Amino acid sequence: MLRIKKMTDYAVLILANLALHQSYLTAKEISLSTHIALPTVQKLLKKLNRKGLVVSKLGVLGGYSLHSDTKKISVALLLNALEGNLSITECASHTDKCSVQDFCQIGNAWQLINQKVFASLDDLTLMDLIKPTRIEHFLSTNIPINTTNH
Amino acid sequence: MLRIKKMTDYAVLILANLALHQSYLTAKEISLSTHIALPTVQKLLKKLNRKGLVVSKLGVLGGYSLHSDTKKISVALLLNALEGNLSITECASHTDKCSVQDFCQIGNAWQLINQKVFASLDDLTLMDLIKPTRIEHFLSTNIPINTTNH
DNA sequence: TAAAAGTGGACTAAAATAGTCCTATATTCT
DNA sequence: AGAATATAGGACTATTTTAGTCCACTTTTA
Repeated sequence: MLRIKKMTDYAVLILANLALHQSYLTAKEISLSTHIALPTVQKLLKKLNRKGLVVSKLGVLGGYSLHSDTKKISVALLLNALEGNLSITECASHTDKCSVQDFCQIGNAWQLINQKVFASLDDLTLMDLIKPTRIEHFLSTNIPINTTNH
Repeated sequence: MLRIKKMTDYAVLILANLALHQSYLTAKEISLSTHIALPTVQKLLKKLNRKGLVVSKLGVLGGYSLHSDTKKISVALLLNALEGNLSITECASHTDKCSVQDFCQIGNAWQLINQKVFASLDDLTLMDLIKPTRIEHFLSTNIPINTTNH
């Protein structure tokens, strides 16, 4: 379906939540404000921490906050970190190997499509996601907001 | 994973096979030349027929051939026909309803990303997929090959 | 009327995804 | 010291989606 995982969607909501606060937030607080079940929030925050997208503080008064670089990360890299291997087909991936590859009449077409999709996702940052009106303007005018990712 | 279904990948291979022949091909013939298992080929051809992408002829000497319009269809519409609802998240879809939508801080961001991805897939036709070198040229120069889809 | 094709749809198996839970460790406060 | 409150790691199960097969039926041709 060309659809990202529900968990990735949730993770972005969690990141958005953190981005809108300076202080550390606990998993419980994030669960309450996002309405995502607590165990799921906990699981995702652990993953986000391992990926270096958030920083954590243990113990009482602990919690999570956004890593300073995370606001500037491109959506392409973000999705790649959360979902791994962002390729539209097996054969467009460098790691996988397609079973009918040797008889394929499509050749590298998927890989090229993949590049197009990736490029369009590489134009946006996490913060762009949180400010939808700016993206809207971007899309209607085709003038990139951020030039830092190229 | 932002990945299309294996079945969709197969379906495109089948369409490519048909596109490279004028005459009717049977499911068995297509199975042999694509190395996709016969029952799977049969299933996919039935679907392609229902979607109007191929035409079928019953009985002995029957088979399938490409519908005349299919070569010109955009990859976006093709994927949409094969996978249904081509939206990157639930909330970017018109038909689905997200469970945390009312508390969402991302707003229409996914929908706008969806438009970008869709637009990039709408620039290519089925025939472009079968001629990868032309797409390669397209991508490196950013000059669209086909202007008929806009 | 037999053979070879497609048609429709049920059915099962496999894989991916979602979601929960348990145990351990770190930090703070009293 | 010890209770309370966090995160950390990871096992585990359930659910959903996807892949793949099969069977009974219809159409067409020789």
